[in-house]
Amino acid sequence: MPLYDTNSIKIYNTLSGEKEVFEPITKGHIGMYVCGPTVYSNVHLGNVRTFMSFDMIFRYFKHLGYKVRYVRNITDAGHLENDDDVGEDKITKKARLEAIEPMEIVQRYTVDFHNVLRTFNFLPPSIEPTATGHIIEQIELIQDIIDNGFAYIKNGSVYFDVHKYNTSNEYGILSKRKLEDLIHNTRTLDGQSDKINPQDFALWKKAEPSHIMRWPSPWSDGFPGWHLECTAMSTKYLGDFFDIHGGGMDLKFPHHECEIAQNKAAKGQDPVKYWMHANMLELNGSRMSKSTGNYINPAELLSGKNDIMSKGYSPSVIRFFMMQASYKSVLDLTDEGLQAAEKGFNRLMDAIELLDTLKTDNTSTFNVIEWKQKCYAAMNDDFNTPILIAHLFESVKFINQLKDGSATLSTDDLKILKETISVFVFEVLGLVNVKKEASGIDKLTGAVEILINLRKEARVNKDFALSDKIRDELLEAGIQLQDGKEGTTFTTN
RNA sequence: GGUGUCGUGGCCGAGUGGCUAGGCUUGGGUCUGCAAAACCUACUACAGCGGUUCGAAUCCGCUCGACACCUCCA
Repeated sequence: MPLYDTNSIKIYNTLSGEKEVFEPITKGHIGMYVCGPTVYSNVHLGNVRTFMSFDMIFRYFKHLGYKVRYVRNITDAGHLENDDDVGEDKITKKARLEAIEPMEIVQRYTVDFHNVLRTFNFLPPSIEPTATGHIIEQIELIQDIIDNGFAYIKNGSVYFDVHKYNTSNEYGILSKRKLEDLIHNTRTLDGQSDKINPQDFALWKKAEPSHIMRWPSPWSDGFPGWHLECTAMSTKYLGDFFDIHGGGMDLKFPHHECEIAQNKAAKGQDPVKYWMHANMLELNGSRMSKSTGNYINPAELLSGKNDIMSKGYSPSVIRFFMMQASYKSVLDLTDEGLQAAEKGFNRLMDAIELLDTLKTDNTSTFNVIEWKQKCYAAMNDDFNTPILIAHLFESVKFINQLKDGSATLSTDDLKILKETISVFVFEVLGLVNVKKEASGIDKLTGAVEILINLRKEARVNKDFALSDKIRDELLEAGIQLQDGKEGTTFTTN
């Protein structure tokens, strides 16, 4: 019996504004689409957080035994920079500045993106389609929308008729906006626009002569509008109605709103059962912005080569830090917060390493079964990783009590404890025990044990000057000795 | 201006009608040659003002504040 039969997940659905019991459209299968990055610059750290949230969700679904098709696109066609006629494809603009081919930019930053995600121990999605690889699908989609009367052609460009759509549908259903409010608050654009109404959005844009990225279409040589690719790729790989669509909170409007409109206009139905939105990452209390300097990229955060943090942090510490907050909450990245996370993470890893050294007993003073169920309950409640981590620390305390001899555990329970910790810490949260990963750990252990024995001799001889020297200098080298009842052990930092 | 989310102890961050979140920091204790680590223990909060209720951090209203979106953005 798969685990998903006994674990009912609740998901906060942005569409309803409530937590709903998750029921996949097809039993045992999940289709999940997440809006991926635009590869015209190095991946943004906030982007990493969003994808990390969905990586964790993907991991948990898989653990429960679901067959998940996880689609995360690469936006390599660029979006319109402005929604007016002087709009320029982002990728083209950058390419011109650096005087290289657009696809060279795309390649460079796609590689960077993959490298960063690999560093943070992401699982690859099932399909990672590119916008430029789906121009034909996008053109077909536009034709469907035109045929159904929800789009108009003007000077070689095609626009979605939001006002007409709104007469038979509800534009704003996801972001809880009303078209009337949008009309009153839409900024008047400079210059002449082909749009009938400012709320309309482009499905196809005719390319200016200088525009490098262009494709032929029935309407003009041009390029697709910026909401279209996700509709084309999500429905191509997941069907016209699929389980989960995710992305950052800032994509809720207009991007996801437009996706719903496009799908209904083209196929006559809502595309998505559960909309999920990950919240933003801030830096020292305010949004990250390159222009104000309140900005740090993943490489800088990892290396410590920056003016904001006191040091670099390992990928797992950063991951642990992010998992300590709910994906739905704004998270503030601070040096202090990362340091606290690092200490907590190390404590967790130290306890996990103790698991292999524990002695078992006939009875248990810790209800492992109940604890395990609480871990699942936390995840089943809209992927509540902070609560899961709180439960994990409950086990940390217990493991340390076992080491001290103030608690007991049966052999069967130890097995469950080990398995459960492994599942949640490594499989679901995707953390990595960097200490174990470090090469040469066995040789190090041998060397440190020699020093531990030397120190033991010194202590027996009451040569505390020597014993303290060994201890203190090892600590400086990043190796901490721990004297326990059963002898001395060590941890590395 | 509009829409939305939110304001929790020294810091971070869950919870959401009565019952300990958790991490980090700090005080006391146990252990130790002294430490460290670990364990035990202490500090006990929900922006402000009203209202609903036997009871509210949790529901409702107002005020103040923060953030996001409305314009490329995860």
